[in-house]
Amino acid sequence: MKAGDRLIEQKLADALDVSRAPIRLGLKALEAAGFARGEPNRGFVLTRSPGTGAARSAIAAGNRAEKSYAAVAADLLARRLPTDVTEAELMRRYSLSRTELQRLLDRIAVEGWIARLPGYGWRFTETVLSPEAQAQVAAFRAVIEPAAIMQPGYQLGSDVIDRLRQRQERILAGELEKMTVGEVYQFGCEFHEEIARGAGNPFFVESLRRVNSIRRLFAYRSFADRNGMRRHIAEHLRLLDVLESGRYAEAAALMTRHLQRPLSIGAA
Amino acid sequence: MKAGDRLIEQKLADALDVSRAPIRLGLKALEAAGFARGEPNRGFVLTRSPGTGAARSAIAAGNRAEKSYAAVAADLLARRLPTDVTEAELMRRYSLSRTELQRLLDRIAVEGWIARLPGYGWRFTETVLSPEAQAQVAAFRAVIEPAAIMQPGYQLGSDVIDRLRQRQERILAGELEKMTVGEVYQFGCEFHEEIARGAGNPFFVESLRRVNSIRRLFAYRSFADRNGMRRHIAEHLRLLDVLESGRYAEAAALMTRHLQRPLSIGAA
DNA sequence: AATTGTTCTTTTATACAATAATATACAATT
DNA sequence: AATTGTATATTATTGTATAAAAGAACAATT
Repeated sequence: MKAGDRLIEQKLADALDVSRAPIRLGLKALEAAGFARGEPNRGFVLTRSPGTGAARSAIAAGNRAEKSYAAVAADLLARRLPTDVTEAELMRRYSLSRTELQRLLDRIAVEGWIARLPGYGWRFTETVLSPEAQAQVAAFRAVIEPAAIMQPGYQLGSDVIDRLRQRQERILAGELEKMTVGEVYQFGCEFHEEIARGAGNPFFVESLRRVNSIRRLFAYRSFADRNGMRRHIAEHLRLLDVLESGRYAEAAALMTRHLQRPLSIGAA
Repeated sequence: MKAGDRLIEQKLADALDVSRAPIRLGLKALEAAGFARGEPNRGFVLTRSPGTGAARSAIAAGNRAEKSYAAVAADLLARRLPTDVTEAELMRRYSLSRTELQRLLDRIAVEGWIARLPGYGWRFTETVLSPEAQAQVAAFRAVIEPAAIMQPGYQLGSDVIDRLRQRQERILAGELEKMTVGEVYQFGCEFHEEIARGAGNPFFVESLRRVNSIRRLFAYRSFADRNGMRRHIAEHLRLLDVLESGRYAEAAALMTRHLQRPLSIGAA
């Protein structure tokens, strides 16, 4: 979206899977923060283009849930948390209400690195803590991603290819310098998940998402290797070319090689 | 375990990841139900061999959580539930307390067939409802399972092989007739998960478990093909032989073929 | 030394009222 | 016709008191 676009309540509500009520509050908040302007009976209009640093940091701030998630991840990886924890402990430690904590635990449970014990408490999976975790994720991806491309009926719409290509090129053109490690990581995941989606089999995409959310844990304490990044993106673009021409076997081989030369994200 | 075995509280507690308190209650319940006998200061002793029909059905009964899980699964597959549901609706419909419902939803969310909406309510994944779901699970397994066997360093302990072989042979020898569809399904899943575990990479096992819990949904409305079952188990035994001799490439090929000839479980 | 019995503490569940957040329906405006 | 404004209903969260379940420590028994 860009400055000047109208912000239509129902459209936003549908896109975000909520009703108009919270959208309305959001629009008012945007106006208060200076990102939109509203007139009576005529709705709101975006005043600043999003994606600017200011907009991003305004959004990133004040996100309690994301903060406590990051805190738990950091504490776990730094071995400041025992493998078994009770909800009461966590509520005290991170100053969360029961509901907030439940949502946090639910999220982590879905991502697969914590599970409920039969009695009181939860246990973090060894998976994440083991030093081999990163290599195991890599091995898993090396199986899943090329296999997805080799599925009979694999197809990636030209609109998807165009969108992916544009984004990669934009990043290469200069946005890279402005991006945070988290954003770089995020775009990388989305790229690969989108490729996997072409198999038309949600189980490939979901298993990939799952390991990606584990990888993100490590990314929380990582740096970005901006040079390797350029080579990485160049490989993405090449992959898109080959996929576009329908040479799937070649694309799968390319993907295999691509995954063997990992970025230094998550290297701590 | 068999009749006459002592039931040692701490051992049971450790095995089940709870403290002695609930174990103690369980033992008293077993005694009340006639499965164990206890003497003061000397603990409890098993009186009947488990695995008998009576023991099994006694356990299966009265499991509220399992029942509501099955009810939701059935209602969903029969299209008696809308894709979007609120917690309040579900609490009323299945007569569950908030906590009971939360546990149920958490479980389903981890299995991957429901997800929280950003506002009020939850949405069932299309994944499960689509008619292609079963074929997609099969395609996914056909990738994951042979790939697991082909992982460098794949190894299946001889103790594991022996245990798996014994169980398969016992089933073939006669237990098959006594087993419920659910049990047949369960043993099948455990066999395959155990094979995948040999790769030493938990992501293979977990992704397999995930799709297996989706398959189980369909199993709730399925019949068992006892004849196909014999062929199926024979293939399992053959696979174990090849794995034992370390011919992993051959084993992977065997697994691929095995997965191409599915049992009629889940055929509705 | 291992195990059971007992007591005490902590944690979680339940119930219920109050409040906040979200959804829904429909009138008003463009 | 599409969109916004507004009122109302429904849903979920919070807070608090109480009960139940589970965990932990230690004495008693085998």
